[in-house]
Order: sequence, then structure tokens, then C-alpha cells
Amino acid sequence: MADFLIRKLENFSRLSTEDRHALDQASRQRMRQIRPRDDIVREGDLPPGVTLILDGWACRYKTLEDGRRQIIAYLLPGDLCDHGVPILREMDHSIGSLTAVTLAEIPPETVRQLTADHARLAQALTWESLVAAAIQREWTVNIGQRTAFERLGHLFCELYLRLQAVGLTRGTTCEVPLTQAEIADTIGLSVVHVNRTLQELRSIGLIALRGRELTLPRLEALQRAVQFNPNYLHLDHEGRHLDANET
Amino acid sequence: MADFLIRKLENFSRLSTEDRHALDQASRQRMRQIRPRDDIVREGDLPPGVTLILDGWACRYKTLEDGRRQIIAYLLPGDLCDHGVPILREMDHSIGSLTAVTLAEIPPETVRQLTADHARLAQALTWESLVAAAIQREWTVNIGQRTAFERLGHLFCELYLRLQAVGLTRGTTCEVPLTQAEIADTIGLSVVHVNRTLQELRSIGLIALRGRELTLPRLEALQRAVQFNPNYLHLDHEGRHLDANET
DNA sequence: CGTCAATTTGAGTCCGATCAACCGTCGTGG
DNA sequence: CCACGACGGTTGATCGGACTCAAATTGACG
Repeated sequence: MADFLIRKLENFSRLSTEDRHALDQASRQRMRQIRPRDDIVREGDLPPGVTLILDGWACRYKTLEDGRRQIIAYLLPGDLCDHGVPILREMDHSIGSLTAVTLAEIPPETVRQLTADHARLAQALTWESLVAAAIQREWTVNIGQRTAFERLGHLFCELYLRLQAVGLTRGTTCEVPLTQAEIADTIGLSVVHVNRTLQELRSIGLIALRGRELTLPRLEALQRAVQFNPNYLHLDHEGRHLDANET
Repeated sequence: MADFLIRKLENFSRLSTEDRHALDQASRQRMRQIRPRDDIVREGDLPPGVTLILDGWACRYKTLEDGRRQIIAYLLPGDLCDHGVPILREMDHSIGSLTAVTLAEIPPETVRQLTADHARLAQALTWESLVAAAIQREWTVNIGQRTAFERLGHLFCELYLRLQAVGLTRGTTCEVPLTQAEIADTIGLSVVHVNRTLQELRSIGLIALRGRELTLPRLEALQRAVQFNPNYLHLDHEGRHLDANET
């Protein structure tokens, strides 16, 4: 059930069988189905407990009074949200589904046990939240400094690598179920300009799109073209040194 | 020593005398002076432990190969950085001082004791890191969706309220030791345009600048003009309900 | 086959960037 | 005491990337 999360965490350190089992159990307790394009939590609501995306895509977003919308983060399969958030009185942003989503609500008590009984797991979960923060920072840089072309390419590189980290790529291809309007709201551009920039990327042969299928035939070249440095994803098996303790 | 941090945390919940004392002790163990415009940690370095800004302004930033720079976050007096970061292998961004900075390095062991022995404090520290994350998200929105005018006004509102939360305002005035170039790198604009937008804000009477002194004579009006909603700062004494246990 | 959403195209406009110069202040050193 | 240079702020002119508005086309689906 928690396969994607487990797979992701193992980019950081190897988990024991019990670790994996415990995580899997925790994710089965309370599951919920969300329809596509539905709100999961709204700004102003009481913050929910820890939530794990089991399948599908969701996003954090914020809307201004005049309708402008910014997508703040993508929540992909295996992503966690809102570690300690119940401390706050109300949500300062909304979370909505993009596709159909299956999620698990993990009760605070279960989280406490999980981290208390499984030190390795606790560490891996901290890693996951640190990476989430790093991604948020990189988005600031992306939107603040890069051109439309770079922003878009950068976004695709990130999505590809994040999907790869949970095993959701086949070769150079992955599913990206986003409309151009959603992409626009993500990187702070207009739909029209996203469309034109997509064409540019395609014409150079740096990306290929067939329906929702995104292919990056020359990832290296794309990374160079848009100054993408994957270091902020901290995916290079950081916890290798921890494997020693483990069979 | 840790006055600013204590003051800030008490926006969330009241601390006991021991809480405050413990925090103060922790901040005295290892102190460091940084000169203005100096790097504290550089991208690629080994991440440092928990660091507390005792005085002065610093910032997180990232530089692209061609020299473009984005300031990702401001670290003001009372701000903490890098809670769990030693888990990561290397920094994905740099931290540099803007003014002269005094900081405290708090050893991991001290942090552990602090949070273990003082539940209230532990909660307040989580609150502080959640707020930091919320600010990061808001910056994404600010840069992604708002006009130059709004971005600048929004930044000033945020800075004013954050400084107020640590007692660094007098009336409607606060010190903002930033050059226009730094502001430009913060909100993704050119220096020239920042200059012109500043003039616009001044001419409407929404801000006044005298040297490094920023005055917001009509904060309410400014907030309305730039669609600033302070909810993401979670400063409205959230933990009031916790005071019951305390004298 | 009709409808609605998403994508694409075109034309015109504007916000903000760039380039380049100029001014004021301040610290340094002759 | 003054010359000098550095830096931050200011101004003007021009350019260009991205936006807006509007319409046409494609595609998915009942």
C-alpha cells in the first residue's frame, strides 16, 4: 500500500522488513478516495493530521481574491503532507486533487509509535520533509530568476526525477497529468505562453508529449539547457553509510 | 541572549521561566560573530547543526552559473535555521550575512535535551519551523502571481510583522538594512524597477524611507493595496489555549 | 454527433528588463 | 584638506519577453 513511499525512502536509506511492514500497516488504517479536481483541505480549515498520498496527483495552492492562483507544490504518490501541522489553528493554503487520489490518513498516535520504534524510519521521514522544503526553495529560485523556457524545462526535470524516485517512469517517459493551465499556475506564466514555450521545447527535441505522456529523450541536454542541478532533491542515496547496520 | 527567539515563541504560547532559562543557556554555549556580507555556509558544504540568529540579518540564497541570484529567505533576529539538516550530505544553498550577525550554534545534544525536557518549548519550536515553511510558500505565491508593486508592498508588510513579533519595531517604523539590489534579488525584479516601484509606493504615501528606516504609516491600507493576508505568519497567539496550564 | 474542455494561433499591448549615464555619500589615502 | 574610487540610488531611453484578448482548432466523451 505504502509502496511508493517506501520506494522513495529507500533512496535515502535501506529499511528493514519490519520498518516496511510497520509503514505499510500505518497506511492501511484510514484510507480515502478523492475525485479529480476536488479540494482535500481548504484554506481556513482546521489542519488535518499526517496524510500520505498513496496514488494520484494533488497539489498545494493558494488563490488571491481576484482569482489568480499559484500552485505551490505538487504532491505525488509517496509524498507526505503536514507533518506537525495540527499545531496550527488553521490552514494557510488549500490542497486539491489533480487526478483521482487515494490517500491515507495516519493518526498522530501511529506516527508517534512509528518514529519511536523505528529509528531508521524516523530519520528517513525527516529526510523526506527536508527534501520537500528544499523543493519549495528551488521553486522560489525557478520562478524568481529563470526565463519561461528554463522554468518549464526545470519543472519537467524535477517531475521526472521525483517520479523516477518512486518508480513511476519507464525509460525516458513518465505520466504528467497536468493541463497547460495548471502548468501556467505553477511557474507563474500565462497559458498562452506556456503553450508556446512547450512548442519550443518540442521543436528542439528536448521533450516529447503524447497525451499525458512526457518523454525526455535527452535528459542530460535538457538539464544543461535549463541549468537544472538535481542536488536539491538529495536523491543520491545519502544514507548509504547507514546500510552497514543492515542485512 | 536568546531574547528575540523567546519573544517570538511567545507569540505562539507562553513559556515558563525554566523554558526561557534553558533556551537562554543553550544559546550561550557557542556564539559566533559574522561580518557584514560574508558567507556563513556555502552550497556544497557539509550542513551545520542548528543555528540561531541572535542579532543581525542574514539570508538564504542561491546563485545560478551565469550570476543570477535569488534570495530565498531572510533570517532575522530570533530565527532558527536547519533543524534536522545534518541528515543531508551537503547544503543545496548558501547562507550569507547581510549585516553584521551574531549567531549561536546549538549542539545536537543540547537540542535533544531541550525538546525532551520541555514539552512546551518543543511545540513552540515546531511552530516556528512550520511558520518558516509557510513563509517560503507565500514567497512562491508572491513572486509567481503578483505585480512588482504588490510584491514589494507584500515584502514590506511581512518584514514589518516579523520584526514586530520579535519587538524590533517602534510605532510604525522598523529598520530594514537592505540595498535595492538585495530587494531586487528577493522578489525577482531588476534594481531599476525596484527603484521605480519604491518611488511609486512612496508617492502614494504607503511607505516612507529615511536611510535604512522603513515606515508604514498606513499598514492597513498597504495590506489592502497589495492583497496581504497575514494568516500565513500564524502570529495571532495560537497557543492561547495552552496558557491554562501555566501561571 | 454535439458539447465542453483543452490546445493552438494571431495580433496588439504593456510591464519590466537592459543599457547607460549621472548624482550623492562615504571612506581612504596622499 | 582634498582627490579619488566605490557603492548605492536615481533617471532616461529603448527593447523585448510575456500578457491579454479573441478566435479557431482539436480532442475527449456522453
